Amino acid sequence: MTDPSPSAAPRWRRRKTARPGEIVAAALAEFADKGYAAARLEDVAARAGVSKGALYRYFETKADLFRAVAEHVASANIERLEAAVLARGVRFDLAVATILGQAAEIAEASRLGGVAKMVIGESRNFPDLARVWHDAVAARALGAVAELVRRAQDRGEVRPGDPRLHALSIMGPMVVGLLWREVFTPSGGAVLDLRALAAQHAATVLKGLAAEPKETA
Amino acid sequence: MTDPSPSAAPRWRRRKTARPGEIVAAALAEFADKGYAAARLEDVAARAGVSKGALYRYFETKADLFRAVAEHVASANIERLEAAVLARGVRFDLAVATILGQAAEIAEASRLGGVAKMVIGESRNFPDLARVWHDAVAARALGAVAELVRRAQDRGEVRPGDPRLHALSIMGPMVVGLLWREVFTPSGGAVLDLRALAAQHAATVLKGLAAEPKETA
Amino acid sequence: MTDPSPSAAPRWRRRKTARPGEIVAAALAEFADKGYAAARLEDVAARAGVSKGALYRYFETKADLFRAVAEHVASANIERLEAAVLARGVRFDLAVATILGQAAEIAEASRLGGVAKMVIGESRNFPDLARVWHDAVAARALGAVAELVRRAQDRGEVRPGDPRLHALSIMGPMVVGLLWREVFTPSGGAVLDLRALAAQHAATVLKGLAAEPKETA
Amino acid sequence: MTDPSPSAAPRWRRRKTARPGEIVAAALAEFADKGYAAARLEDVAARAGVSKGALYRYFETKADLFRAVAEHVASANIERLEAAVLARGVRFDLAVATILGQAAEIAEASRLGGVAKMVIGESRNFPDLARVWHDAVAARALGAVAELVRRAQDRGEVRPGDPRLHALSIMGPMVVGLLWREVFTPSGGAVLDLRALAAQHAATVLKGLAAEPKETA
DNA sequence: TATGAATGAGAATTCATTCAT
DNA sequence: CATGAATGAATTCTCATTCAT
Repeated sequence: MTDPSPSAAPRWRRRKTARPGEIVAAALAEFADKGYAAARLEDVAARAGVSKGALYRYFETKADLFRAVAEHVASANIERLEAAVLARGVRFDLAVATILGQAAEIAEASRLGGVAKMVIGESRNFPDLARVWHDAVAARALGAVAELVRRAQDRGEVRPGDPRLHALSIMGPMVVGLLWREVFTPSGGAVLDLRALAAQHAATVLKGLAAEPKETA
Repeated sequence: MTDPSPSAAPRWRRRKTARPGEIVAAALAEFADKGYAAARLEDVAARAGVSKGALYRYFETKADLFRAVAEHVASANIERLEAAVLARGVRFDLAVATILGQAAEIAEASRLGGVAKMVIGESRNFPDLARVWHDAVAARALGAVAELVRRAQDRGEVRPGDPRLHALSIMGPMVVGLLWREVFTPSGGAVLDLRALAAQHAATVLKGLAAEPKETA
Repeated sequence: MTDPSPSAAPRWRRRKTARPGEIVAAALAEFADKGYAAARLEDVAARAGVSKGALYRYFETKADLFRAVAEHVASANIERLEAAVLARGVRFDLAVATILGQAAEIAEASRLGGVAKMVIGESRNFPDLARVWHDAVAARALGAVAELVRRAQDRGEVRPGDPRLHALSIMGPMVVGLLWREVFTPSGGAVLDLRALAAQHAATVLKGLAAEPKETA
Repeated sequence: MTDPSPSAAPRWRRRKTARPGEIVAAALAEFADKGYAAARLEDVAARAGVSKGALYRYFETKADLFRAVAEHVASANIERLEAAVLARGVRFDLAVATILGQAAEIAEASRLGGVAKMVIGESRNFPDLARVWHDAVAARALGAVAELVRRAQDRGEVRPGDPRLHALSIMGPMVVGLLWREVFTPSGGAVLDLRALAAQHAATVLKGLAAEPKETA
């Protein structure tokens, strides 16, 4: 009880600026791990190194914290993908190969998969969050790739067809790979080499989408 | 209150044998809707037209019921897909087109998407269940398609490459489409025409996988 | 743990009909004692001899239970007072003496004082409850006495003046006495003899309200 | 962040000496509004224009602040009433009329009603406070009026009877009116004209208490 | 055997109080 | 000395599970 040592660690430290980020990071880990409902705020707090009560200084409710996490991750990884996709003057085949490779990287480096998993699982309970992820992540990424396809079609490099569906042909396997790693591999399921998938699928889909060389001839 | 009349209508009349199936169906609907944690057994019971206590005659715990649901759906739809895939003598291009079309149908007719969503969301909390879905659904379906690819490769119809990854190129976009409809469309997200996706993607991926023309020459 | 004795008391007993009343009684005691906010539902449950959870089968929230208590007490004691007041043909002075005596009795026999105390304290937090008590208890009782006054005025037995205010002259001291006993006496304040107050005040107020015998003369 | 300028405006400028009073006033408003338990110290601080921590410089605990409020109001209004009551040589009927009129005024001008409400509601949880209000307000005011009655009885102007109970006959209706305005009127209950009540009740009770005419003869 | 009342462990949330800054 | 971030005990409410009827 009595601690005369002057160097004793203070019971807590005030870190108003740093805290929200630390809490979101801790919550991300917990939510991705256990899912929304099974995650205990007490564990989030412990992981963030704060008390339960401190959470409520920054986030009004558990649902709010969940939203903050999902939105944080949504915005964190989408922009560079979009930028890469829309850089003008890039050749279609190079762009696609780059995007798929980058997706593989992101999947391995970030918690995108974990959050995607949790957004999928809770989409009915958090329709607003599903909407945010639709607008800020899924539809946006898909739209960017579709735009890339459309331009290539204009240049006669890609076969006709709905650009959005073509974009799904391009991105779909990577998304499934991302989820596979998240869902099946941790419980002993098959391991998936996302970079190999990116490379092999890029070759396949680029060949599949290429305009007929001399169809008219 | 007491009704001594021997011809009084019985308080219940359901055939005992039908019960488990009705309960699983009701639970499927609840779980797919709310997720595992948010689903209330009381609501499952009400939806099944059964008392809360009766649930426990057929399933020991909520987790057991969840497992039963996931396993039921896992086995329900996989077999005909597998059969179609492995029927000998079928041409590769026809088989792929059929499989993708069938996947679109299944997605629209069954609750497969809802259950997939729920399995994805709870994979960390139910590793055994993730394993079952891996073995009975994901790896099995993927393996069947990969086997198809392998045979086509043997016949020189398909380019070299890891058959498993080729299978992901084939199936990936359909899976993503399935989840998209489940996750985003209900909350106002873009609508996806799975049949159109199946058709367009089949054309793309078949062209992309086809062996080089010269090879045959 | 193992209790082979067949006469062992069951862990609980199902008493659907009796329970709500028992719970309301227990809650009345707790609320009157501690006030709304300081009353713990756990204590209410313990006093009622049930578990915390059982409370929620009958009352959705703590506030609901509070309302049920207040309404129960409101309706329990008001009717016989009103009946006594409005019985036709009763002489004004007898009626007033009876009412005041009865008020003293009710105050001593019922928990009316405790509930009144709690309604007063929580009127801002439960405006609907204040309205119920206004309509069902205060305004109703006051109105009944005012009606009595009005009839007596019509017969020329009572001086002119707002019957409602006359009713306050009649009832006010008893209400204050009721609260006094509830608020001050338990913590060592002066003891108040409500029956003596009823008797002495009846004499005073009846004399005060009596019409001038021969003013015109 | 750091502002080295020596002429920078101080972050606070309130005179230290005014603080306790401002805090008590703010707390009075909050407690009277929400009741003891529902009042948040954070809101009290905000209303007083002070930080939460500053509260603790002046009051050790929430309960202490509550006591300070109740005692402050207790002493604020009682003295002039008492003075008016005990001024020698005043005629009984004039004194009573004055007191009742003054009570009506006080009720309208001060927060006495709000505090009374709050003392009533918390009397069980703060027995010491109930005692203070008993001693400093209720018993003292009642005693003063009783003393007035006693003197008038000595002069033969008032009928015999317990002076304390007579005092209740005099003051009771005003107290009830005070509470009525506090409890029922804000939530849509009937409006009460306290001045009219004071006037009409004064007439009634004075007539009721007057010694028998023959007695003087 | 079916029912649903009762249980009780568990989790979110609140807020008086403390104390680093 | 003032501030308000942080603490953590306390309380309401939920719901899977049990078991008297």
